[in-house]
Amino acid sequence: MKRRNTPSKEKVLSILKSQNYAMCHDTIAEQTDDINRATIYRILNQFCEDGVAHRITSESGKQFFALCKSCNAGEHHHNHLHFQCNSCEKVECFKSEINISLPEGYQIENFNGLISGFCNSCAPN
Amino acid sequence: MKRRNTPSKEKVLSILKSQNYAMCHDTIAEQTDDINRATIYRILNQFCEDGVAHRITSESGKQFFALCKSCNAGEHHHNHLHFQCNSCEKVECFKSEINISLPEGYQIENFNGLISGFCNSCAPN
DNA sequence: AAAATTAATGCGACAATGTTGCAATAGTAC
DNA sequence: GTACTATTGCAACATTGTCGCATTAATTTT
Repeated sequence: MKRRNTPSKEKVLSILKSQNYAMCHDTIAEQTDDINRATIYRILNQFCEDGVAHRITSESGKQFFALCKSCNAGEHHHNHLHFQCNSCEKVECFKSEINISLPEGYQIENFNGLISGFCNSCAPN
Repeated sequence: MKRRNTPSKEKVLSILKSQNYAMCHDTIAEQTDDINRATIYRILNQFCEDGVAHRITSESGKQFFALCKSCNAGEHHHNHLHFQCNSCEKVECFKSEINISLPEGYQIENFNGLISGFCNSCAPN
């Protein structure tokens, strides 16, 4: 199935590009001119399939999406940590990658690492 | 608010104890004799508050619960990784703790690290 | 042991998030 | 321009978890 370029996809992509944070559906929707909910989700899922973005599941179970910055086509580096602030709820990517070693016989497909707490803007004192 | 001991709590606790895996609501419910859904969730949330169990959010956003084995009262060690098998969907705790270093001004409250892939029983070949 | 207090439960309704089927629309290749 | 089919919008649905409220029952007090 060959991808087609559409205004909706371009819009969602530009929104993802415009921020340095991982974004959830609502945040993206707010910045669009009424793109249907299902469509936004479908676009985001496509971006993940195509290696354009990656998905982070927050502690509450909500999905966030961020562009793959250090990924080349076919080669993905998703073993970095993410941080979600319990106050402003922003999700950001941390650069440092972590080393994952698995027991014998295990195969890794993906890693979702999320630290939650308070970001430097929201931390008390 | 002082906790009371009830048959439901004992049952849920014994179920958690009986398995070496983190469990989700459904799996627990299957093993009980009709404890209400809301009740099970409330019990599990209490266990987390009280430091008896910890919560793992799976990639799909579903919550899993496991007993805190290496936690003393008041002192919790939750910066270990979890693994969920994409085939059998079991969630297990890995022992090794990971080292988390945060940027200046950030405060950590919790860590949810989940590797997904195939466990040694389900890995192809 | 009975009464009083209030935590825990069951029920139903609800909220939030994400997905799917289907008909209509619109990219893309020719 | 036509044909092909990916994409969209809509509505309905699925799943997961929470909440209010009346009832039940664990624990404390008398």
